[in-house]
Amino acid sequence: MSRAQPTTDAATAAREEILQAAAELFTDLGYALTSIDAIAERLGATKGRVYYYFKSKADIFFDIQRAAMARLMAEVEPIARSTLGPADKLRGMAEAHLGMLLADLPIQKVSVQGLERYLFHSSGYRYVNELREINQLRDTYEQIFAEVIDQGAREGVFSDMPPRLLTKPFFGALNWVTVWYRPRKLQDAQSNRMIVETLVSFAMQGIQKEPDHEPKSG
Amino acid sequence: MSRAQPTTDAATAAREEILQAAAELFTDLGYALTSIDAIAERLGATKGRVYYYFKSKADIFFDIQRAAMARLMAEVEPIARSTLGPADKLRGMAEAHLGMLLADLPIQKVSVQGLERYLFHSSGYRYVNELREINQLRDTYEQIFAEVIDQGAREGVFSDMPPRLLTKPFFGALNWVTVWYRPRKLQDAQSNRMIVETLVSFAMQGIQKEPDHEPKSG
DNA sequence: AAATTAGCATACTGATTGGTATGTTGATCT
DNA sequence: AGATCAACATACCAATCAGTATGCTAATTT
Repeated sequence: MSRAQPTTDAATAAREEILQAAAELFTDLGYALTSIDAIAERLGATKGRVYYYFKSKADIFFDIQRAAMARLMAEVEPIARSTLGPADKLRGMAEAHLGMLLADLPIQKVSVQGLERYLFHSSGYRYVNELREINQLRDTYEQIFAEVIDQGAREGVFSDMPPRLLTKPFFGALNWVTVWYRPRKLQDAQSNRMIVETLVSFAMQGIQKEPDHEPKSG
Repeated sequence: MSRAQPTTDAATAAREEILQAAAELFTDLGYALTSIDAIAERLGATKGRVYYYFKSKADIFFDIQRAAMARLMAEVEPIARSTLGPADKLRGMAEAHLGMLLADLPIQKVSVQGLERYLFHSSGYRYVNELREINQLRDTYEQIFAEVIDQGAREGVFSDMPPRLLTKPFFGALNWVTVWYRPRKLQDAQSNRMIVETLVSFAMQGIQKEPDHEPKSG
């Protein structure tokens, strides 16, 4: 089998450990400034280990994206499939989404911000397929939210602006957490609950139908 | 005067041109992957020109940040000083803020996303002062919004969550535009108005006081 | 117990790039 | 009209780093 993707549990765990370390460095330094040597050093190892499990730096990057999207999807899709009404369903999805961002911050941070352009423009068209794959995943994920928003709009509880446009500030209010949030040593559980509560409430309010300013009559 | 910052109009224009080109490349490639040669090439020049006006790549980066914050502040502060009520004032500030993001996209994009960490962690403590300066500017700017939100909360029209926390999804809904927006060749004026309208309305609704779910009585 | 191989470490290379040192030239001053 | 200098261009260097080639060792297989 030469040296394709290893499939044993041990190999999967080893890959996961590398992805985690790489994600932390990517979020601190950015993709370009993160050297393979630095990733290896964080694991107490050397380049040899990294290149044994991944064939290139870009390969690591794209695997982080796939992992991030897969985890989000696994949490959110079941809620989207449920029989809840649009408002409760969307709230549940938002809580799951934001909860995953905070629980898996380094990897989600790499994924959620638009870092792909680095590779896209810099290395010409070498990674076109991978970029399209990731964009496809993200698009599908966003579409799940857009459909719930659309249904809510048709039922008259959500704003009737184009659903695809409404997903932008909706995700913005939530995803922006990856820009400003810094994990503290203590007091995380409670303050995280408050963050989730505040951001999700904000996003849900934002998407609500605008009340008439002057209700002239019934 | 050796070679400190030039102060003539021509020199200011030359610096501005470099900042613009650098900002466009930074947003496409990221800081690390943008070479000084590439910046110069975009201007039809060579390194010599760039290093005549800026002493280092980091110097360019920080000047972009200063310019971005100065322009936002110039648009928003007059509105904050006006005598409008909290709701109208905040809406005006949001429109001015978002309008400036779209009008000055490359430079604002570099500023608004959290790209500072690249330099901070990578180059040790060499740019601590500049980073503190930029963080200070951003903090002051955010504080202007927080005060309006606080006033609105005291008057009972805005949510009574901590104002500093509320600014996060508020800016998130607006600033996220720098992540997803791609300028088109045509049809910009009208679609931009719709974007501003949708995002600002979303943000304003999000910050509103939650209506009681079951209004028991009058 | 000999052979093989998985799981790394070590050594090396070519390409890129930030920064500097040194030209070059047209304009301005004297 | 010579001197000066602003505004660049050119040439060069030292450091960094992705990727490769090879070496080593403990486990597993035979």
